[in-house]
Amino acid sequence: MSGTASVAPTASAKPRQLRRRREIMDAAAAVFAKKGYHAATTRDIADSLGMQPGSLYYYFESKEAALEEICRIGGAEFGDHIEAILKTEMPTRELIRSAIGNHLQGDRRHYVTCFAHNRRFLPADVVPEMNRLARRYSKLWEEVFRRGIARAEVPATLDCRLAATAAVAMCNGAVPYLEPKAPDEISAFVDGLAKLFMTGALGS
Amino acid sequence: MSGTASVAPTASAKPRQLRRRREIMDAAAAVFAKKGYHAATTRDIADSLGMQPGSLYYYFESKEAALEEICRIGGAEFGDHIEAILKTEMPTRELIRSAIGNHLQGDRRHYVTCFAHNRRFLPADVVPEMNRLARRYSKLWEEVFRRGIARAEVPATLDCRLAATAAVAMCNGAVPYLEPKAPDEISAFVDGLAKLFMTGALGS
Amino acid sequence: MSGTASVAPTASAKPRQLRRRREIMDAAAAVFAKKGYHAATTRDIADSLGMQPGSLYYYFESKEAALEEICRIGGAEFGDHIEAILKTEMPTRELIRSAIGNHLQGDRRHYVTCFAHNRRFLPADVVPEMNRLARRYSKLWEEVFRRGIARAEVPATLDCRLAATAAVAMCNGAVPYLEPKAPDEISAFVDGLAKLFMTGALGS
Amino acid sequence: MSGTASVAPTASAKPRQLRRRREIMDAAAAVFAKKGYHAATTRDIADSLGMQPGSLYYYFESKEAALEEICRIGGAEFGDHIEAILKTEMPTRELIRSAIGNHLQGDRRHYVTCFAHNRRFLPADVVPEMNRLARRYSKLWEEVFRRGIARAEVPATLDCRLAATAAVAMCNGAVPYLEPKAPDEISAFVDGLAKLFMTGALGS
DNA sequence: TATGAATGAGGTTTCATTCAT
DNA sequence: TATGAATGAAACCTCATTCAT
Repeated sequence: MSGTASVAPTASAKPRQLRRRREIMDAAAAVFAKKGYHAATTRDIADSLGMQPGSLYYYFESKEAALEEICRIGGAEFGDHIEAILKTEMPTRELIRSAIGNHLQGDRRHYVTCFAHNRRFLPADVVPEMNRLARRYSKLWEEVFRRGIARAEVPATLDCRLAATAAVAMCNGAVPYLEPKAPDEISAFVDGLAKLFMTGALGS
Repeated sequence: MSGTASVAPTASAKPRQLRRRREIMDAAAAVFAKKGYHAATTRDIADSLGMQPGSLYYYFESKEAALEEICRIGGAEFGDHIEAILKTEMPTRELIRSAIGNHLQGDRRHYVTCFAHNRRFLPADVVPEMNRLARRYSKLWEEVFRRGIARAEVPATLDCRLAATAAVAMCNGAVPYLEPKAPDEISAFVDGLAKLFMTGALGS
Repeated sequence: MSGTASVAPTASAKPRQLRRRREIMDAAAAVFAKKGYHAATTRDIADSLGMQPGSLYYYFESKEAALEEICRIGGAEFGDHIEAILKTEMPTRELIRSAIGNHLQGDRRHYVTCFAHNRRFLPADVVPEMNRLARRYSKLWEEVFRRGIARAEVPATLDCRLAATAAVAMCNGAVPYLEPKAPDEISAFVDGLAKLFMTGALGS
Repeated sequence: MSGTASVAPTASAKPRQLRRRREIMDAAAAVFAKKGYHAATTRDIADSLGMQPGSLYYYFESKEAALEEICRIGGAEFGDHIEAILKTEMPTRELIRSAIGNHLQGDRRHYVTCFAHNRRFLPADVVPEMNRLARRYSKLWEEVFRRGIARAEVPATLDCRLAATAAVAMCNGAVPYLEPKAPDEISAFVDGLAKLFMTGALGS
C-alpha cells in the first residue's frame, strides 16, 4: 500500500484520479439535475461519459452514495458563496445579484439543483443533515436582507424570512428555463430576474 | 327491465363511476406531485387510496397515460383560470394574487405541479402539445402585466415576458414549501409572496 | 328449490339454460381454437358473446374447467363419428372423406382443434384421460385403413399406424387454412385434401 | 493497449457474443415451439438455459422481439432450403423427402414451428411481412410439384397449390409427434411420411 | 481502470376470479 | 342472470449492482 517505490507515481496519479472522479461526479450531477434522481439511470450517466455503467462503481459506491455526495457539495457550496460575499462590503443589490448568479450560473449549479429537488430521496438518516444545510442557505439569504435593512438599503418592513424563501423558490423554479439558453442569454436572464426580484413587478 | 325504478340507478351509475375516477386521478396527481413521476410507484398511489396496485388499471390504461391526463388537465385548467379572471375588471394587484393563489391553493394544484415537473417524461409525441399549454399559461401571465401597463397600474418599463417567467418560476419553486403548512398559513404565505412579487424586496 | 309451483317453469327453463350454456361453450371453444388457450382471455370470450367476463362464471367454474370440458367433448365426439361410420358399409374412400370432413367441417370442429392443441395445458391428472381419447381417435383411423386392407381397397403394405398419424397431422395442420375460406370453398378444399391423401402427390 | 497479443481476444470477442446469442435464441425457439408463445414464460426460457429471466434481456429487447426474430429466421431459412435444393438436379422424390426433412429434422426446426403457429401474435405491422414469407414457402413447395410435372415425375393433373398446402399442413401437424421419438425413429418417421405423401394411402 | 455478462430485487401490468348489488 | 369494482398471483421488464477477465 505504501513504500518509497510507490511514492513518486502516487504523487502524480492521485490528482489525475481525483480529476477523473470530479468528471464523473459532474456528469452524475448534470444527469440527476436534468432528469431527476429516479429517472436518471446509471446508463445515462455512463453514456454521457462514454463508459459502461459497471465502470462507474470505481468512482462511487452506489448511485445513492453519489447523490449524497452531490447534495452535500451542492448544499454546502451555495451557502459558502453567500457567506463569502457577506464578508465583503458589497451593496445589497450586488449581493442579491451575486447570490442568484451563483445559484443559476455557477460551476456547480447542477449540484444545487440536485440538492433542491432530490435530497428528499436520500436515506432517512442523512435527510436531517441535508435539511440543516438547506436551512443554513435560507438563513444566509435572510442575513442578506437583514443586513440590507441595517444599512437602510432595504425597507425595514420586509419579511426577511419570506423574502429568503421567495428568492430560493424563484431560483429553483427558474432552473428549467436556463437549459435552452446560450451563456450570454443566461446572464441577461439572471440580471433581469435579480432586478425584478428587487424592485417588484409593480415597482419603478 | 323497464319502469321508473330502474331509471334512477342508471342515471346515477355513470356519475358514481366518474366520481371514483376523479378520486383516483387526484390521488395519482398528489403522489406524482409529491415524489415525482418516477419515484412514485403504483403502490404508493394504491396505498393512498387503500386499494391494490392492479386495481388502478380499472381506471387508467397505464401509469404514463394517467400522467398524460393529469398534465393535460393541469396545463389547461390553470390557463383557464387566468383567462377567466382576465375577463373581469379586477385590478392588477388582485389579478396577480388570484393567479398565484390558483397555482398554489387551487383544488387541482397537484395537477399543475405535475405538469410543471413531469411533462417532460411524457412520450415524445405529446410533449409538443404540453409545451403549447405551458406557453399559453406564460402568455396569459404576460397578458396580466400588459394589461396592467395599459391601465397604468404597472410601469411601462416592465419586461412582461420576464415577469411572467419569474412568476411561474416562483410559484413552481414555492410548491415544496407548502406541504408542511396548515391551510391558513398557506393563505398568509401566498399573500406574502404576491405582495413581495409586486413590490419587490427593495420596494416600499 | 322444488315444489309444484316451480315445476312448470323448471321444465322449460332447464333447456333454455342448457342452450345458453352451449352457446357459451361454443364461443369459448371458438376463441380457444383461434387464439390458443393461453392467448385467449376471458374478456375475449365475453366480448364474442356481448357479456362481461365475470358473467361467464355462471356457466363454468373456471377457464381451465371450460377447456377440460371442451377437450373432453372434442376428443370423444370425433372418435364417435368414426366409430359410427365404421359401422356402416361405406367404402374406404368415403370413410376417409367423411372422417376428414368431420374433423374440419363438423359443428364441433373448434372443439377438436382445442383438443389437439390445448389438451397438454390441462392439469396433470386429466392429461392421461385426454391422451387416451387421442389414442382412441388414432386407433379408429387405423381401423379405417385396416378394414380397407381387409376389403382390398388399400394395399396390404400400408403402415396403418403411420397413415393414421399422417391423417390426423394433416387435418390438424390444415385448420389454419380454413378460416379465410367460404363454406363451399371449404368443401372443395376438404375434397381435395382427401383425394390427395388417398392417391398421393405422385399417384395417378 | 496495442500489440498482437490483444488482437486475438478482440477478434474472438464478437463471435463469442454471437454464439451465446444464438444459444439464447435457440432456447427461446424451442420453448416457444413446445408450449406456444403465450404459455411460454421468460422463466421457462431462462430455466432451460440455467439463467435468470432478467438476464435474457441482455440479448433481446422483449419476448415479442425475440419471437419476431425467430419467426423471421424460421420463415426465411425454410424457404432458402427449398430454393437451394431446387437448384440441384435432384429427382422430385428426393426433393420432397429433403423438404419434409428440413421442416421436421433441421437445426432450426423449432424456428419454423414457431413461425407456423405463433407469427399471428406478432404486432400488426410485421404480420404482413411474415405472411409474405409464408406465401413464399408455399410457392416454393408448389414449384417442387410443378417441376415434377415438367419432368413427368408427377401427374399433370395434380393441383400443385393444394399439394403445397397439404405438405405444409402435414408437416406442421406432425411436429407434436416428433417429440417423444429418438433421432433414428424420427428419420424413419419422416421417410414414412414422405413416402405416404407421395404415393397416398391407397396408392401402391 | 474498464468491460461484458449476469444477478435479483422491485416495478408496471395483465388477467382469472370473486362478490355485493 | 348479469354487472362493475376489486383482488392477488404471476407475468414481463428495468436497472442498480457485482464480478471474472
